[in-house]
Amino acid sequence: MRDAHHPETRDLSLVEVLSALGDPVRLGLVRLLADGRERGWGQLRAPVAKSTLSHHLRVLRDAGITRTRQEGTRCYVALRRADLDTRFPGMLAPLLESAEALDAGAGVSLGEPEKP
Amino acid sequence: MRDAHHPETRDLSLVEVLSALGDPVRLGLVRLLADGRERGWGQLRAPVAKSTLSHHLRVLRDAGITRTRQEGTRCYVALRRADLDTRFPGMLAPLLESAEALDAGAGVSLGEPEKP
DNA sequence: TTCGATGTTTGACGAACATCGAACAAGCTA
DNA sequence: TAGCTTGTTCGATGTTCGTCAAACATCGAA
Repeated sequence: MRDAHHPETRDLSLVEVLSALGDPVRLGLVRLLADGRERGWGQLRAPVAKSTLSHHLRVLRDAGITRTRQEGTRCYVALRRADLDTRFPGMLAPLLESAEALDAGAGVSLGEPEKP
Repeated sequence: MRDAHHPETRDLSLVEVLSALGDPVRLGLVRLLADGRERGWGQLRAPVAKSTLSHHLRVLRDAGITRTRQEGTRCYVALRRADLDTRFPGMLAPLLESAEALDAGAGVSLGEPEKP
């Protein structure tokens, strides 16, 4: 995360976004963020190794789907909902609703809020 | 196409659909079909070899995005819009609108309607 | 029946991807 | 300072993907 590259809203690519969402782990992560709240990485429970989770979060960030913020050694991630709605009007909400309704991206869940 | 397998509406997977759409050629093909009209394969112009186009159309069919019909030696393909709307309510329309607005999947276009 | 048109399948290839463990870097904290 | 926590990066590995050419299958027409 030293060079956390976040693409501009106007540069978001539809193909790239869809491709990034076309993975069960990543779609599950996005589902967790659908409520708009920022989450610490420590809360994210996924059935993959730490390095793999890091990779998926990077793919989401590179596609412009999430925004990552570092605070000390902790990292926090949030959905770029406004930017996505600007670039792809009306697309995100029904997509997230379907993901929720169909329980897509199972295996990803929310753990304990991390202690200081 | 001898065993043209079309998944049931209730079996459509969101991850699989998004993954299938996360390719420029396939998204371009879906764009061409967005008007709901059935198209003959001979009309589909894509910057890939014939076999590659066949492969992409198969991926779309397997994901349940399109329906393929054979008539003699000709094949026709159409978007399963009603089925997709049933399974993923409200998702398709804004997605196709964004694809159109951003000219996603460029390189795919419509050629001459084939002669008998 | 032979020919041509239309798709499909197969085999092959490199590129990209998902995954892991291990090593590394950065920043708190004791 | 030393140590702990947190996340990144680095190989390495096996898989999937996109692509093509070539061979094959199928159907209609001459």
